[in-house]
Amino acid sequence: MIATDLPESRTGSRGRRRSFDMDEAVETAMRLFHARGYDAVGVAELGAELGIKPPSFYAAFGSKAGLFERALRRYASGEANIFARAQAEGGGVAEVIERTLLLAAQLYPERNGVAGCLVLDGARNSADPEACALAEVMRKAGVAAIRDFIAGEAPERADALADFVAIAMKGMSAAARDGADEAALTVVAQMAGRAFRRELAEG
Amino acid sequence: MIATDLPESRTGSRGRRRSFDMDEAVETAMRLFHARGYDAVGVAELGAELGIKPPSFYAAFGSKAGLFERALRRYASGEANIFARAQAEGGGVAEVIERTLLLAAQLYPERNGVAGCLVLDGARNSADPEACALAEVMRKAGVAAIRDFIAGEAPERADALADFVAIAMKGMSAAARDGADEAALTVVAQMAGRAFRRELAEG
DNA sequence: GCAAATCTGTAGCGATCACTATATTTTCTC
DNA sequence: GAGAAAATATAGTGATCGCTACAGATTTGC
Repeated sequence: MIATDLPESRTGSRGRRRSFDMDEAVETAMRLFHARGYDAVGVAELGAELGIKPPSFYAAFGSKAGLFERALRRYASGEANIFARAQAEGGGVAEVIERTLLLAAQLYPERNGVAGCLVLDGARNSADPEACALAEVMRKAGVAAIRDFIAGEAPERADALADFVAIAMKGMSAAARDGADEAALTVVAQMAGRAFRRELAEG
Repeated sequence: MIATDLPESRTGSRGRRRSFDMDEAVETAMRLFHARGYDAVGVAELGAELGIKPPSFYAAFGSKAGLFERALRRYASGEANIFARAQAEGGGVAEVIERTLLLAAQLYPERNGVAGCLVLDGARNSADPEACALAEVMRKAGVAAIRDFIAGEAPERADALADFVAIAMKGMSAAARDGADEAALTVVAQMAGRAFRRELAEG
């Protein structure tokens, strides 16, 4: 989705140097999109926060959706990828899923105006089909990773169990964006984790 | 929030008759807001769907947010108030909550472009503080009703249990808006219902 | 009939939306 | 230094946003 002739694929070394740090810019945009959602953050505001004018913005990112895609990728490759973090600590399916949900309960509550999950809620209700599609791809990739992992122990029911985990995370993300604190989310994470463990064992 | 000098408080009978049906207009607006969210539906589109021009729109509803409030009220007073419907059938707390969640699993999946809960997700990520506040009031009222009902059997843990129910419903609404079907939502509703019942009994 | 009251259509308000045409500045290769 | 390449600033594009001034149409009370 990122055009191949954008800055990161720079071949020649000639030309004026960029006056701002693209990583910092993506980080800032990620925070803004996360806090208020894709549509509610305008290019004018992004430019002001980044300290750049529109032509620099479009030369660097191609479009608002292009910057959103970079923000999504940055988000998913960092600490927000709670399933990867839970999986890295090892253990069986139930243990990893319980750990994932508890990590969500820690990560999702509001901090500095940011709450919930950017991938799950960043493009929610957006009028821009491109932003919605970008978020959907990331969502589906995340659920697919969880499903494949669950399939190692319960191949027949992996789809339904992964759907359950996804819905629990969507609920926690939405609740966090509505103001839920870590205590409330932890209760849900524990209850959902136990429900998952029982469903996995009993099926 | 509805100004007292709006049409429903008409005292005199003089003046030109309204050329459209306000109930139908609110119903149409409700459907549009529900399908795409508050910000994604513009006044121009509402006017076109309703077959009225801006001055008629503002004379009747005061503002876009005024129409949204009417849509929310209409929504909450109809079949979408699944907790009231579940409660009306009687039974204990666990039974009513389980029924509520199953009703959500039936109601939330996409039908004619509409999915999830208007109150929970209609103003999600909206840039309009008024729309957000209106939805928040309705959300809190719904959770309060559930909490008060649960308090009849578990006064100490009513808050946490009601939070759990709210988060489950938010997850189901968000998932439905992402395309989840009744089967997926029913699995979650059953698991969440069982988790709720156990938590209620064991606490 | 006439005035008050109410709604409707025409037309357009200022603000913001994402985005861009153009020219200038900077930096490299040669 | 010449020329190519890339990023910049100035300024503004058309479209859409929610909303409104104004005059005409319609219906009532008197």
